[in-house]
Amino acid sequence: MNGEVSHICFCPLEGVIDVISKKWALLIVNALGNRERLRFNGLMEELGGISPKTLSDTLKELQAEGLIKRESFAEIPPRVEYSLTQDGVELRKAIVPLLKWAATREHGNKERCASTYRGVRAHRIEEKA
Amino acid sequence: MNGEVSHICFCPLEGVIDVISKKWALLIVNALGNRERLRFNGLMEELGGISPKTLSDTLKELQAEGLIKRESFAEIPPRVEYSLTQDGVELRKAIVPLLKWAATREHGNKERCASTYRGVRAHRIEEKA
DNA sequence: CAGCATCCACATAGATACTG
DNA sequence: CAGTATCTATGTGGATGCTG
Repeated sequence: MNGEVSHICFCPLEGVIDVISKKWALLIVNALGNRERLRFNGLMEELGGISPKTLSDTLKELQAEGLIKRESFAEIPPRVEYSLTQDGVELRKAIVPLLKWAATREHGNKERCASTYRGVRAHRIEEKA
Repeated sequence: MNGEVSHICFCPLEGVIDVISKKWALLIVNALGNRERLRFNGLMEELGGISPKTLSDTLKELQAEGLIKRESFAEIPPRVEYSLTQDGVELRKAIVPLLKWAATREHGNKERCASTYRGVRAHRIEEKA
């Protein structure tokens, strides 16, 4: 490993982009990472402003990607809980550097951030050292 | 740092998502990271399949974000060279974990990857150990 | 060579209303 | 409660042709 050059194919990024480019996907992954398990309306609150359709769509895709797990309980009223799969947990870890990078360069974003997203919990990542 | 929980605001992700969600942005950042400096048509080849409009648009945004640098030389024929800024270099580093994560879970992607993107250099990241 | 202008196609996301 | 059904608005990317 001395000065060697390793090649990592960017191809998987195709799939990654499909996931992360969805505006809410990373937020959902993070929210589930922070709270362990959440229900549909719980996610709605946590995310602040997502429409049920968008949430529903995104959840299905994340599920199809194997990043989150859906557990439905046959109760009345119905209960469905979402949580991260191991893969999802790994993804959440993998985006931390990206977050940190982003955090170091907040130019004008700061204002918009504070005004629009203050208090939206899904925007915080909780990292256990 | 023993079991402490640090909070990182996801807000900057807003800006990040705007950048990385663009299908080609990360590929461009990576291509420039691999090759140091590239010209417009050089990028076209390196990226394999991008349209000049899309490349032009994306370059402008990356430039506006301060991730790449544009140098134009008053020659005939005209020459313009693009390279990463320090911030761009940092971004490239920050996405490596994401790449590695993606690389460990290539399910069906593998086929499509090989058939569609084999030989597209921008899909490889070159990492100096 | 390095783009810009224009038009078009598709995907994503929101609002709203309704259902098992 | 946990979604689905529509409809719409916007944005992102591609094709093609033209210009400094």
